Amino acid sequence: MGRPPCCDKSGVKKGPWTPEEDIILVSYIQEHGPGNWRDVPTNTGLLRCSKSCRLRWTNYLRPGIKRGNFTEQEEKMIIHLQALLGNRWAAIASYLPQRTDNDIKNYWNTHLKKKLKKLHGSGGYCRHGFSSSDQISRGQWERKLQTDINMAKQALSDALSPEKSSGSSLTELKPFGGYASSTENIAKMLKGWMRKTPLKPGSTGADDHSRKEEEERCSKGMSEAFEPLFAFESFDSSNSNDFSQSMSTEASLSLQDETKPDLVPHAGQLSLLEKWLFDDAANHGKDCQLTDITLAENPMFLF
DNA sequence: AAGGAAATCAACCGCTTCCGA
DNA sequence: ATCGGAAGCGGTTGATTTCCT
Repeated sequence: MGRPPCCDKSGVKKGPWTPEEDIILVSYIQEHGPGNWRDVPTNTGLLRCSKSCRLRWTNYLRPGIKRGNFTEQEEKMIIHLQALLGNRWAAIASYLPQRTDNDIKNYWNTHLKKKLKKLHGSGGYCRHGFSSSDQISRGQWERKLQTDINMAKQALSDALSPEKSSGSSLTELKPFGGYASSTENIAKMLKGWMRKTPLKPGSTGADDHSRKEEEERCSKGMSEAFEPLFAFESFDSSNSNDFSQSMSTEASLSLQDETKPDLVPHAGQLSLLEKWLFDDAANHGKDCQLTDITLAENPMFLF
């Protein structure tokens, strides 16, 4: 006996969202905030299942999302994080707050996979960035990963304690992930819709120009806010620690999207991960293929 | 210009995880 | 401790667009 569907299939609309549906969804979220997805279809009258609403919001309508044209730095970051975390797209996306997990996943599957293949020839890359010979140690690696994540979570909650966070730059950086500050963006978006001419079917409906402007604004803001984050030039083996450092706690905290759960490693956790990876490499010497992967299989280190 | 192939990406599906009762 | 429902996630699909012949 299978699990019942998340929603009643009959009377539920599927396929591309119309601009009108987008407006309804955005208006509702503007008023109530994201969450309680199961109530969204009932309260809005949208003939969509809750999942579809959530997906539409997180992958497309959520403010601060940058679309198309991944920068070289983003590309490198994705490759690096994919090597570290595997296909944990949500985790990877948490380090690239302007990008959705879906976007990153698509970009990986359509662009980066091919790029890596080209660079490596037929062999080399395999799922999760582990060569087949690493499979034995992977369980061990994951256990350690979990421990590190827990440690970093503890560190994060410490860092988030009121006395420590008050007056920090966190509040200044929050807008990119925070919902509350997103209302302005939504308002602008809606404004765009008001004066829009009908778009091609399946488009989100936001006025292209105003959205572009908005994206550029967001992008500019993001690049300014996260300049330290993207300050690294390359991820060769000698400066991967710089990467960890560049993901300062503050920056990493700001990267946390409020709409995303705190399930994934943060920068601090990444630091721990990387530290462990390199420590482990040092401890095991030739036995640790992780370093080999990082240095030889991960083409980013060849950039 | 037309038709087919390839690429892209939004959206769906189904499994897993989380959380409250 | 367990159960059930909701949310989250990754894999996959399919419609659309772009490129090539």
